[in-house]
Amino acid sequence: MRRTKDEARRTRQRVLKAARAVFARQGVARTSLEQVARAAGVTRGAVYWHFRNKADLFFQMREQVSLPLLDRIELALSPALQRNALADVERMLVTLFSDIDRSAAARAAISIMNYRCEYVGEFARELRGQSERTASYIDRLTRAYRRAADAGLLRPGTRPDLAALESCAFTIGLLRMKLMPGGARLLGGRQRQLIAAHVAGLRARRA
Amino acid sequence: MRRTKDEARRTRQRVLKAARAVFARQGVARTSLEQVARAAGVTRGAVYWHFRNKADLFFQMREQVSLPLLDRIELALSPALQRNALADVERMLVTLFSDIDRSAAARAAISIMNYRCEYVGEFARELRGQSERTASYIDRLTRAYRRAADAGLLRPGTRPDLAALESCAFTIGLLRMKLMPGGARLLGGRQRQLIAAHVAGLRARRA
DNA sequence: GAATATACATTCGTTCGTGTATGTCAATTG
DNA sequence: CAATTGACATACACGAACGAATGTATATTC
Repeated sequence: MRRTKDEARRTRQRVLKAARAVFARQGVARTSLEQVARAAGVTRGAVYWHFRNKADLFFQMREQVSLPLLDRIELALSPALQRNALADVERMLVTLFSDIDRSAAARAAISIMNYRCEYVGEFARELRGQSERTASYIDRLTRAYRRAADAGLLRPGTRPDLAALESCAFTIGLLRMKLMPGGARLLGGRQRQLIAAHVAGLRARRA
Repeated sequence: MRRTKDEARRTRQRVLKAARAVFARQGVARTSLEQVARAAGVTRGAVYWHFRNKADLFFQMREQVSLPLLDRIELALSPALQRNALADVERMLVTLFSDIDRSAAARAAISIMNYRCEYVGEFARELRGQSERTASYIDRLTRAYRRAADAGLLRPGTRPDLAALESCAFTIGLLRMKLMPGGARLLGGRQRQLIAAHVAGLRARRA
């Protein structure tokens, strides 16, 4: 019973969604493609038709949710805005984390990448990708903080490169804390203030 | 050929060390106890004698390296010192990360816990433990920053609870960055300055 | 110095997951 | 409207890996 092109696209999406759910619950390694298939209402044959293997499925699952988020980060830090670099960084962080709060799919994917996945073997290249994206993130932040420094917005003595590294570590660490079991309780609704406090530590104090 | 009590203790250590190495290279899930045994120069029988299963081996492997580090953190943040809370935090972070730089075993274990392990099934309780340790770390930091605030060391308007959350996220994120492939390159020998910059963001500016 | 417990080594049966190969049937295509 | 191909389902072969069971020989214990 051959499906139409659009039906195929939808089954593919169903498999991706099922993979997110099952990976998040059982971990990537402990999940068989049979389980993903069952959760998607298809057989392993269908999964192997759309994806070469588990690693391929994993990559595409991640891209589906991470690409939009990364795009928004890049956009928010693009020099085009040029208004107030520090405020831009703060707004970027606030929207990033509230985007995540609003999207269960994003939370599941980030949780998988933080706690439910071993970056080994064919998954090692994913880690190299993360490394590159981190470097790029640091680069954007560095430029933003340099602009801030040029505009006299940065606290005197603050090195843009170090501030960028700090914000990067802050972002990664906050993500990891947030996705921990009980991580929401640790933050306790102070997410926005926390971000504000982080940026405040970089800001020049008005005389 | 029954071994003496001391020989048994040494084989146990060899298994723990081998587990660290193999877990770090292949990931926990993709490592069979047969591989650990071979790397330790024993058979699976020996491994199963000293440890109930893979999870048990994992927990004890982690404890062996994390307990000393956690002890030093706790000690460095204990109110007993009472000298300069901000300097205490900075010194604690510097020693923590230079301890890690000096210990290949610590790096391997932290790398495993960040990138080579899925916190699922019997490993889920490890994640709950991490959550508790994180909460405790935040608590220590909060107290330290409160003392700093009382001494007028904290930048005015800085809330100790938010500062503690920020330092916690910073620590977790920096650890994760550091253990990434090429993470050392990202930091580029600026580790100490980075920590100093982080604490500087919390410090009151002298008039 | 027998008895027992310790510290392993070896063997075994069973389960599980993967990748591929093959079957099937309907949408397209020319 | 035959031929082909796309989108799966089903079947098969293969190799782990686990846990338990059993074997064994030597330290300890009494």
